[in-house]
Amino acid sequence: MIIKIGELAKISGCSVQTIRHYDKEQLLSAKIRSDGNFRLYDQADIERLLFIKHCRSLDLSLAEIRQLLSLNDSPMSQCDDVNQMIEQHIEQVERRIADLTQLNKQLKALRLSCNSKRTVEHCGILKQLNEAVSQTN
Amino acid sequence: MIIKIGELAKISGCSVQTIRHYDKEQLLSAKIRSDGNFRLYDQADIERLLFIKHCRSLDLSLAEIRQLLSLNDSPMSQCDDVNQMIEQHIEQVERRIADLTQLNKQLKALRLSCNSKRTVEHCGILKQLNEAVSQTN
DNA sequence: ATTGACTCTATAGTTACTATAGACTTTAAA
DNA sequence: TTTAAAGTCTATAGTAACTATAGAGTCAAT
Ligand SMILES: [Zn+2]
Ligand SMILES: [Zn+2]
Ligand SMILES: [Zn+2]
Ligand SMILES: [Zn+2]
Repeated sequence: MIIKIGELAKISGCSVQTIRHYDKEQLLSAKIRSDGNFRLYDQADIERLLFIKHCRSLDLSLAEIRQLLSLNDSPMSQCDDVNQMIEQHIEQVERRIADLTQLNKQLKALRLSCNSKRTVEHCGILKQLNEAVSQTN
Repeated sequence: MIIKIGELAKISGCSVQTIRHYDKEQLLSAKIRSDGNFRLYDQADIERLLFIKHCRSLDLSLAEIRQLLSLNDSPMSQCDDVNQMIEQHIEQVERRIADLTQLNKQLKALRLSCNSKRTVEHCGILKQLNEAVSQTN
């Protein structure tokens, strides 16, 4: 079964442009083209794209996915590289969660300092933002 | 007290390029220039930049900050706009935290499926990633 | 043969910077 | 006063992972 890019897009849920982008980025290259230069894909390509999509849903970067794909393609390499990447990625995600949680606290405190019916002249939010400035300064 | 961009950078902790960038983006324009066209700043500019920096630390976008600054400059406008912006921002942050928390769970499960001393041929991580694909398909 | 849907490449835009290059200005020492 | 170092200027390109065009060519059905 051989399909063109539009159908691959439908099957995979990726956009046509995204698939072309992965081609340019060497993640999923169409090995064959039609006479008129249309990209042609087979079952293996579908699976590879779904693999990529799943990895993206885990927020892995294209560079990381490229590495996973190449490890996947050479079965005798060791697990360590895969492991290390996933671990670093986990750390990064956890750091980001911690940052955002902190941020969320500050934003909520800020939100509480305003009760909507004033002019901004007396707005607690802007007052707080301005005060933070004069403290730093 | 009038200073040039390099000193403003030192005082504020922003880079020189960042300050130039804020100039281009109309967040902090140097109202006067030296004879040789160097940007010149005063105390009010320092405070404005610190305000911007504080807002950025809350992850507000430059567009949002531009809006805050303009509200700040017209004291008779109402608080509602400020409030709504902050609330939307909070929602967005909370959504992102929820996403990342979910992600973190998946990544940890993935990590547990490998014990490092195998070749990737038998790697649980890659196996799982590949299985996820054939399920979707 | 013609039409409409599809695909092609190349290019620009998104966000908030960062990093150059090449030219000009300022400041301080010689 | 000349000169050299340090600072600054604009303009441009790069970052990540797409998204959205434009303009041209291809394919499938009538
Ligand atoms: Zn990562
Ligand atoms: Zn208010
Ligand atoms: Zn926001
Ligand atoms: Zn493994």
